[in-house]
Amino acid sequence: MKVKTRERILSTSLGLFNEIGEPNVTTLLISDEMDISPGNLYYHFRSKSDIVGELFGQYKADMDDLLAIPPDVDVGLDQLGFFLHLLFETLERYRFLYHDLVNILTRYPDLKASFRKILKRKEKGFRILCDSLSRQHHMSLDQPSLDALCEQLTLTVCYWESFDSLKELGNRNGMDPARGVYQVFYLLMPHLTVSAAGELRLLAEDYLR
Amino acid sequence: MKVKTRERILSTSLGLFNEIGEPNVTTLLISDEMDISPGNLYYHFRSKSDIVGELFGQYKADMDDLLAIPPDVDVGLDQLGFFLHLLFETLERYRFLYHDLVNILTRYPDLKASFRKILKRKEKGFRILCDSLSRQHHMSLDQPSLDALCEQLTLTVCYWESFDSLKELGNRNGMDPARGVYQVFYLLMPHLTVSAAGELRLLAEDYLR
DNA sequence: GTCTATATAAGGATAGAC
DNA sequence: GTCTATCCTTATATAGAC
Repeated sequence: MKVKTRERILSTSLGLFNEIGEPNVTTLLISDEMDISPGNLYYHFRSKSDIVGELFGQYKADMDDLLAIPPDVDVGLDQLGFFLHLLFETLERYRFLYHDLVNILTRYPDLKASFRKILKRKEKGFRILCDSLSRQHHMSLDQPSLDALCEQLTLTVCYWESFDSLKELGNRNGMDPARGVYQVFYLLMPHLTVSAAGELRLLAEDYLR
Repeated sequence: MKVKTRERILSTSLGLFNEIGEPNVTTLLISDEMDISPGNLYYHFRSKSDIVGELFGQYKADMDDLLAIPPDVDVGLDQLGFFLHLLFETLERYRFLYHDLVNILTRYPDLKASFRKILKRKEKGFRILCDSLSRQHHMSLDQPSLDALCEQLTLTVCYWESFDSLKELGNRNGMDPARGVYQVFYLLMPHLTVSAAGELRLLAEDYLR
């Protein structure tokens, strides 16, 4: 029962970070939200940056897990949708990171290298998936187009949530990743063969109910 | 000679905001950089938020200017490239806004509505340009694909600079918008007719020297 | 218009009692 | 493990002399 305070600090912090932005969350606000004293918070974490660091570690672990794609997989389009769904879900769970990225990376400079590595890993993942689609003759692309597409996919998954929440008014909590998956589907579609494109279009429409 | 201090404050602030992020720039740093006293700064601006507000006003004016596209234009692909170049240049000039967007919009909530309006305006602009390409039979798209494409174009121009600067190490000052234009070209390419796509590909390669 | 000096407030973090 | 009280630092902003 006692051991759980540390975990509660982490989840409360994550919630507040996502809700109102990490820079706007003070240690006092966190402890207040949990009905503990600020001193107690500092018993469990030496500093606010330790909290951010640990949450980032979770993000990194989740991403590494998700992006461990064997180079020789053969993914179907439906499985691709499932993967994208999980990816968007994870990114949304740690969306505070992307909401104020420059500020966060300057105040916690240790994270920068790691952040960039994860970015490369995402792009690599998309490359593997596109290769798989090519092998199955669902897709055919010359090198520069493939490079541009993978870069585009990476940019889109990273910033989709920020973009979408900027467009829509409020209503930010519990947003589902469907719109993001839909968007990525339409990014892939023009590069697919006719039959694969048709299948993906159906999946996309299904996806938005 | 005397009247210029106000302008110097604005341009110095803009430079610092872009360089190290608006939240990390204190009024003291601005005045220090200019070799004037903090008191002097506060003679010209009642608060830091007034500086941010005025810079945002400039951004808005520049954008409104750029996005005043007559609905019946017939743009060539080369003109499209020129337009994108200007667009990226303007977005880069005020990149600090997108670097810490949530933080800025919570601390200056007045900007939110305006920001969203500009976003809609960008998307509207892309819609007009795509319509123009369609009229010239360079492009042919069903409605959902067009919607997704315009949304994608909007997202890309807004976040390209953030994404690109995250990927590359340092070297942020005076980055040219060519890579962004190139990326948008490749976003359009698969939707064009064969001849238009060929033309755009040549333009794209030209663009990166 | 510009300066110096200072008020005020907020946030991160520590000390020591319980 | 948790609390209360407090210190330290930094940032915005103002007052008043020049």
